[in-house]
Amino acid sequence: MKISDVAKRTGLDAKTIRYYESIDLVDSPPRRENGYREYTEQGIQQLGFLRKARKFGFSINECRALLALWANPNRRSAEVHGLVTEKVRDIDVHILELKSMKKMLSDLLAQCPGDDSPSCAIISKLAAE
Amino acid sequence: MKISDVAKRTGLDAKTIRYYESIDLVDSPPRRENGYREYTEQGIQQLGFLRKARKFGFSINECRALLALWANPNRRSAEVHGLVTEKVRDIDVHILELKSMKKMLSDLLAQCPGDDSPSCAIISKLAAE
DNA sequence: CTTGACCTTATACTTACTATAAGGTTTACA
DNA sequence: TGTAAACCTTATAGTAAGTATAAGGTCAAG
Repeated sequence: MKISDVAKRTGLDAKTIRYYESIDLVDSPPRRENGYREYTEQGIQQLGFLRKARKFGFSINECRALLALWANPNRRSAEVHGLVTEKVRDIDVHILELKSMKKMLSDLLAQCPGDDSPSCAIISKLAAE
Repeated sequence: MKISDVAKRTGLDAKTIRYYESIDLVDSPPRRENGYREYTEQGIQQLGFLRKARKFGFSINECRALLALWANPNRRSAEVHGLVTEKVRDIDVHILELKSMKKMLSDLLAQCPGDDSPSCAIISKLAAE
């Protein structure tokens, strides 16, 4: 299977697939005589796994760990559990930060007339000592 | 005032201040005879403004626009209002994405034993077709 | 037989810094 | 007076996770 077909099937961009190969996140697939990459089911599965893991918010390095755990039949599910628990905590922190930013901005919005006048609580707040 | 003092006063790192100057986000301050940057109140105010705008989540380019609006006595507060409204929308989208990720991960966590066994709903989900 | 859609590589760009190297200056202290 | 720490300077490279571009080779259709 050629790279563009793999791209279609996995939902990844062909460039992204080459990029993952370049950083050794996935194995290099064999090549045809003309140099084109020829993917096996194995490689396609890996890329599909990556697609999903990335969508779940895991970083490339976390994906590396997850791929290794996936490949290891002696893995302890506790390890996966730990990794994911930490990721959920990260997400929580991130959400709280965003909520705080949103609240501050919304409060300021309510005080800014939003008309043709130059006076604006937002600018004032940013300029405040 | 020297750069490290400005850093202390604004809460920005000295390197960040030099970086902001290198991308023309702020005016280059005058120099002493020895080549050291000598900041005026003007420059310090700008940097303080940037610090706050960045903490509110504005990108460097949005900060550029905000700085211009701040400097413009004929600004229309509607412009600031629009910029901030859009930012709040961005934040909302981001929060929703994170919440969705969190929910999916939490659901999977509940199904993963988290013990010494290799079977794990998380890995299975990622590997699923 | 040529046009367009693929494929290849290498390189640069993106965001917003952060780190490093290699050197010059100033300040504190013995 | 010497020297060592703590500044300051610049230029360059690295980070995350791709995306874009250039320059070229290959393949299928009309």
